[in-house]
Amino acid sequence: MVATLLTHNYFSNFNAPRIVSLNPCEPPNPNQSQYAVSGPRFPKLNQLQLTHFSASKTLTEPCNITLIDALRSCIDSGSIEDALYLFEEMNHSDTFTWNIVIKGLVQKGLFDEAISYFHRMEFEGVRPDKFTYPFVLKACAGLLSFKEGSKVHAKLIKVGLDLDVYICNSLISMYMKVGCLESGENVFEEMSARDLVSWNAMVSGYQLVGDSLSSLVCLREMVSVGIRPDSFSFISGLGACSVEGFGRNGKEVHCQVIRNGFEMDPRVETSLIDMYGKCGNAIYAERVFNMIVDKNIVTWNVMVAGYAYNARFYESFSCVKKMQDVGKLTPDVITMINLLPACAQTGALLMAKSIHASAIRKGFLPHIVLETALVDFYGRCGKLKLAEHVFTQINQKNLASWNAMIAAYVQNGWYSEALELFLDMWYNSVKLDVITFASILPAYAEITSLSEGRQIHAVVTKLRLSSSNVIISNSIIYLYAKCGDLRTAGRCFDGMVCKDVVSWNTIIMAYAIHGFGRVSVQFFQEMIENGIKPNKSTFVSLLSACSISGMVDEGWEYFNSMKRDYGINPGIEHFGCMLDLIGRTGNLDLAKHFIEEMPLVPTARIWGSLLSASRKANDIEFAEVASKHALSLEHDNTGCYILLSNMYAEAGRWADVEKIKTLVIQEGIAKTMGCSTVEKDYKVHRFVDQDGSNAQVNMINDVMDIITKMTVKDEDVYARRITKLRRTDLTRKKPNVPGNHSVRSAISFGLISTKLGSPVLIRKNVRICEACHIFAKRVSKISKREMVVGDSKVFHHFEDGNCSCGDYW
DNA sequence: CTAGGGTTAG
Repeated sequence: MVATLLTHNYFSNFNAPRIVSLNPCEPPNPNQSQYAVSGPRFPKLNQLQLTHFSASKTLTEPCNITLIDALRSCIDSGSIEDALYLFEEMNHSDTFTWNIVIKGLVQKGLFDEAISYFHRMEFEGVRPDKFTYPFVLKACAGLLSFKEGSKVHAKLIKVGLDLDVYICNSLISMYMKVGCLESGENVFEEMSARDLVSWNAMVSGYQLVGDSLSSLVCLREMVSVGIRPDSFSFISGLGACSVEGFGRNGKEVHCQVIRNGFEMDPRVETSLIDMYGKCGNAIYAERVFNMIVDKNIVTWNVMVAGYAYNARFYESFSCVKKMQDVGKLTPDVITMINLLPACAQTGALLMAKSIHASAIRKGFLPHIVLETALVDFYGRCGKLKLAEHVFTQINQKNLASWNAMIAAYVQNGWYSEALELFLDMWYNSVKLDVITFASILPAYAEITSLSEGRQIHAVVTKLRLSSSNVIISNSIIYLYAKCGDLRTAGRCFDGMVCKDVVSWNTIIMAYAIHGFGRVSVQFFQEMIENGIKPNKSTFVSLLSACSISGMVDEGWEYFNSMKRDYGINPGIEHFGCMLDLIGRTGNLDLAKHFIEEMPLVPTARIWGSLLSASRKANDIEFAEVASKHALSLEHDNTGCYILLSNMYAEAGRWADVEKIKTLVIQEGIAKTMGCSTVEKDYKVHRFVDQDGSNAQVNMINDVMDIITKMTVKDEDVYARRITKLRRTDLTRKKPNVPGNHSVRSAISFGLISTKLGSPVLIRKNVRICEACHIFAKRVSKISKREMVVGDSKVFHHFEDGNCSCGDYW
């Protein structure tokens, strides 16, 4: 009778559109379309279910049992909506029914909903039992919610279920997954009896949080207390070894695997391949891989990743081919994700595009990880528009996808786009992590705004990122150096507890670009004394320091020591530094000889270096040779044209100046407008040559007049220079009138707008000219203030009439 | 009748 009633009820709704709210505490919400049942979705009975129903009529079984079977069938077949619908229709006063539903929700990854049902269960007076809690804890772990998890823990203590082994194991696992090691350890410590699963939960927990060492110690300890590890233990243990530097441990675990007879377990085998791949041991990975008879898609994917990780990109590609031909398997999303880094490294744009296309055809998209991998790939290949395209199409962007897009912008020099995106995240309260900051900080260094640099430093400090992360600290040092604040850069360096080779390279370069080569050299020596091994970049910094500060002999000595003492072959960057160094001496023949003797193909930068040297030595013939080479490699090299043109102008060769002008127009190159900037009250004040747009222009002009009168003394170089240029001005109009140079307006503005005694910081987008340099020196003397002018290459520290560059730049 | 630990991805 009851059975008939229930069946009747149930079929009466057969065709009615029905909406089931997944959140039992709230009324059904018709807009919640994702899981709503919008039509006669239920019943969708399979044969098994039908048998149950017909059986219930004939056999006089209690009906709820049958319904529960139906409920379980729904969950097993993955249709949670149907299960929830059925659940609402049936009598759910017993714990068991609730357990089934909560289990189903957790299996589907609907953790919030699982917890809601748990609350509702309690609200309706149904007592959760020892079976309920493991599901609920799994949901808490899935949400990564320590808060929710510890609330459940508290309740467990209250109802006295906190001693059950299953529940304790669930608790350990939950705490480890939400990242609270201590709580997990406490539960483990206080257990009266630990079983295999308890130990496994610890081994996997430590592995999950990245504490490989503890994970392995745990694995060893469980053996020593007489618990035989199983495949679960080994999979976690191998996971712990899947990091660089743990290869030896990995091999030990491999031995243990064999001794315990798990080497034929497919998942253990997969973990072994993965471990060897990530430890940089592609040969062992391959060996394990080849022994496996029945390879599944995961096995193949892991091998594809292993090849890519070990820079064996083409084997990575052929592995995918074999997987299709030999393995008779179709690449899946993960295959694609694994393949994309190999495409980026080999510049295989076409292959990546066909992966992208295939993903679309197969309906793999949207897929957040694949999309992020695509953004990363397009970014690495300089296809910013494509990266943006993929990025904007991601509807549920997460931290990794934002980070990938920011990195793509920064790698390609699209700094303002990167900053805009970063601030977008910031203002939209998207959670940021270390990677976000590591990606964005170089952009802050490039926009060279000291006030903004300070702000981002404050943020980083507040989030305690700079104290814990070397990459971040190094970026901060570089940022301050690039923003002109060498003192703070030095302070940040001194404050670092764990300096790595990059930290030292950065501080050496920082002092180098500020013209304090002596200090750079001291840092280098200190670095060696501290037992830090220099690398290629160290020598770029060091040789730059020698060249910028004119330390010719030291430069040669360090250059020669690279190979001899440190086993580093000089690369093209090092030859470039040396060429700058030779250029300083004015020995152009030696410079040219040096290029010819170089074991590497000269780049545009190399010829550009010779060109600058020719300019300094005032040798037009050399300059012509150098620019010819430079322009053949980089026909849009603006600086090259300008330098040459200036040299012709100074020599009065106006026909040649015109020729270059025509060339420049032909190439469609815009001349960079010389402009200087000074920051004041978080605002950037720009000064362009012959500019009258600044609000305080009159005051600036007054200051400039006063200073000029004070600085210009008869027979000094400055005056001579002016007369020389005036003379050429008479012949042909030349925009390079020093009196209107933006640096001078900027200096005047800087003097009146900044705190007395503090350094005046000015930035210039092109190199400072000689007249301005002399002007700045004089001002520093009469005003008794330090002035820092950062031009496009170095920083000039003017103090008491002298410049840190030693008048050579 | 239900429970705990596990392989590939940015």
